[in-house]
Amino acid sequence: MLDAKKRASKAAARDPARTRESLLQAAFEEMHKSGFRGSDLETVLRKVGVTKGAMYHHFDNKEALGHAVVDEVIAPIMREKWQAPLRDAENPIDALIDIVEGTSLEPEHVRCGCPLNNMAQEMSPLDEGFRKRTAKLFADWHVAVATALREGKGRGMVRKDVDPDETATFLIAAYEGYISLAKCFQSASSLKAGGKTLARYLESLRPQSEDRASRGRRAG
Amino acid sequence: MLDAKKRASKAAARDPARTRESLLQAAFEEMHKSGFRGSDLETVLRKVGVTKGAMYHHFDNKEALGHAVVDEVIAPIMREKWQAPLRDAENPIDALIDIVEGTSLEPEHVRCGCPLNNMAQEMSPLDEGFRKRTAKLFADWHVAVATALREGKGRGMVRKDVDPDETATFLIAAYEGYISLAKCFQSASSLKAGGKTLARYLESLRPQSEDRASRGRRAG
DNA sequence: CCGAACATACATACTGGTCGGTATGTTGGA
DNA sequence: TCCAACATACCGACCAGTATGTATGTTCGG
Repeated sequence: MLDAKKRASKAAARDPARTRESLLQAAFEEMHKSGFRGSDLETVLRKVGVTKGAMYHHFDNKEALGHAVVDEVIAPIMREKWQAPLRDAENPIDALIDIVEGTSLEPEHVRCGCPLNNMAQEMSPLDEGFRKRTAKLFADWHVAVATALREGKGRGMVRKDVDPDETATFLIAAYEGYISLAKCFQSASSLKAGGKTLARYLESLRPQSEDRASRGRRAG
Repeated sequence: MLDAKKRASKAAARDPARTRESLLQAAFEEMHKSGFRGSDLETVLRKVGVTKGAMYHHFDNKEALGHAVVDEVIAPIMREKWQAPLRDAENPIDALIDIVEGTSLEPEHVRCGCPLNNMAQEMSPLDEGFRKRTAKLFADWHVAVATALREGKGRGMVRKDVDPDETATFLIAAYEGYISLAKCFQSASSLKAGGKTLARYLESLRPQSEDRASRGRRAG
């Protein structure tokens, strides 16, 4: 009875959790396209179909909404794309190649770039709240990659001379750099080429890769 | 007589070229710190010591000022830091290492990041004028690095199996990525570490690097 | 050589749109 | 019946852009 009433009455009768989630998602998309300062709250509200009363009920102000977007939208995206596959994978190099080459090449995504890096670059110098949050996400990302490489070394799937921390930072930096360049050039093909370059770099981290390729074998 | 009069009369009596240059420089600094949209024109004017009449005499609007900043301030910075040393150098790897490790570690610079990348990331999705200009600067940068590597190969200073275009893009992407991370972390030391990683990568592009390091020498 | 006429190079004061934020009213549900 | 969960209407600051005034060089006829 109650369920039926809820379903039948209107589209969504008083579902605050859902309202909040819709606001976050719409705000994320707006901020991803136009940046934090460039995003218009009324555009967000129109997309969701609520008014300012709703949004200022759930969030103190625009800044708080932005912080929540980082914490509750961008962070899960990163965890889903990087942390989860790396945790489940036995071979980190295979997983990393899959992730890197699995990066979306859709024009919209290429045009907009990486939401985490966008937010970090725009807001880090201006708002300490944004800076700390985005820095935390970068740090978590780094830990995930470095840990996977370290454990992969233990399983003999990564060269012994690889420094997990340094390599993780290198990978993240290059990956973000490629996305940034592709965003500016509006070029999916250049992003794809960058992914392939990174994949080759990752291949070079496997044990005995160069021996197998050119000459015999030798222990180092 | 004329010169003396000009010098003696006031601080700066009607020097439009100088006024324009001052506006560009101040606008660059503002935009470097606060981004294009975050920068306040009146702050720029206060810094220069002129009023809106002056600025709207030299520039049609804020957008035109921004475009001029890219063309006449950022472009020369890039040329001075990358193109010029690479053109003069005999060994591109030496030059590239010098450039990368010569990147400023001053807190202000670390905080603000790369002016070219900042502008590109903020404005590329929003303004085609900015996008084309910044893309051109990235392209010129790429050409400079790739050309230097190609010619270095001809002189036997770069490994034969190095792809100049791919390597140039890789270097630029990783370099910008490190600067972006350092900006978010507000960490000069991490930027320095990134520079060292890149320097080691560049060392690996020299012919017979691994032979020289571990054992004797051998032609290959 | 001179000064009227004109263009350049600014200064001052104001406008207007945008947009974040608020004050207040209304409705639904436990 | 009380409070959360919204809607509506409005405010006000910020800031790019404009309208207009003014002073400084420059040109050119006499």
